[in-house]
Amino acid sequence: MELGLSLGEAPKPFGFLEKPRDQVVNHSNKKGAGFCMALSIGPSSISGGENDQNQADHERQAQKQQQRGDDDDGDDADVENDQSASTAPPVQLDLLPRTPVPRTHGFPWISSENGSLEAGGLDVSRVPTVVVVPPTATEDGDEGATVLSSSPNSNSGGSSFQMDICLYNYKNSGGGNSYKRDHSEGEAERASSRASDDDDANGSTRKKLRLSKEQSAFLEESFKEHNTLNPKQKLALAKQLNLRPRQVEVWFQNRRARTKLKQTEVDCEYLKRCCETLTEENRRLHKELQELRALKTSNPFYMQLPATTLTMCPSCERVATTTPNPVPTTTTTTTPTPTTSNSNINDSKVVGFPINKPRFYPFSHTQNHPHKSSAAS
DNA sequence: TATCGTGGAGGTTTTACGTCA
DNA sequence: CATGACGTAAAACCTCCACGA
Repeated sequence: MELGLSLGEAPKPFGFLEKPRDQVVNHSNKKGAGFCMALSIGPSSISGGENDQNQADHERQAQKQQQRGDDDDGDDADVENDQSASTAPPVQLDLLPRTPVPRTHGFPWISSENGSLEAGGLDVSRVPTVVVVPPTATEDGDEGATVLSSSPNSNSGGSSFQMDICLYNYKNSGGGNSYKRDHSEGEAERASSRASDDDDANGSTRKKLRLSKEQSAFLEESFKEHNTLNPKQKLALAKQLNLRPRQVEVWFQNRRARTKLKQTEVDCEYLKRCCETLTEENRRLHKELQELRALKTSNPFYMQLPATTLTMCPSCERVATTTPNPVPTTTTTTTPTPTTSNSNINDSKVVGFPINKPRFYPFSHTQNHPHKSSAAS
């Protein structure tokens, strides 16, 4: 498992908005087996068009209308109407492979140089599986999902790349239109919306939409490109996935929260190891101090040594304890081989131990230095 | 400068789903 | 095998705040 952390990096702007939707292109720069998580924390350089605000306003207006239960306009409403149109018994048309291959899907906004149509690792023109799940497959109607997926060959007629259209019916809803987002501007509206859900004649309750694997993978790839969306990108994604823009927005919010949570966990682990290492270092220094004190009392001719200092080689950033003008001793001690006296604490970069670097090197800096030549310069 | 719209962050609630006894 | 309790992940929601017009 590899965890890649990118802090403060300005991601590339979305390119998919400028690309034709039928460009399912190679995603060859993201190959690699295993799980690789890319965390990008920092300001996003979102390229927003001039129409962003208009579309944002349009979207927000549509959302407000939707919140009022008025789905007669806007892209959202179109999507909603499309979903609500599935009043037929659940039918699943699955054109995707049985084994999930999320990372091998091609994505329209990720363009290769020649703009070819082959997806990385998975040629979308060769997705042969067609599975039709009869309505009886959904036993209790709970997971009455209608998964529609376009045949790759259907792209010929100017049809765009399409992800699976996953329309979830809800329990006892009798269709896909029972889902009503119950967030409204006012508490009264919220309450009334909830009441309208609860008091539904079918006794339906709001059910949470579970995104399909394909939709999640699609969003995940989008998130890797950009962890924030402008309204235009949001709308495009929503259309691609046949989701409401609000759903895309919420997904990105939650995804950012999860990313941050993971980062917090990583930071916590880092600090934990840091603490452990420093504790061990402290223990070792205490022990060393006790030994030196014992040596001093046992040997009256023992020359008093200055305090052991930590120095770091400027060239290789290795840290070593330095005891100037040492006196050879026969006692067994963890004190490293004495080094030369020319170490100047002011010239060394001390403190700030990288947690993954060995922090103590009992080597003689002049004799066994691995970077002797470069260190001399 | 005040106001408003917008979007993100942080936290919470709700729901779906897997596991296990 | 069926079932309920339980935990977890994720979708959805709410509130607050910063920022720009």
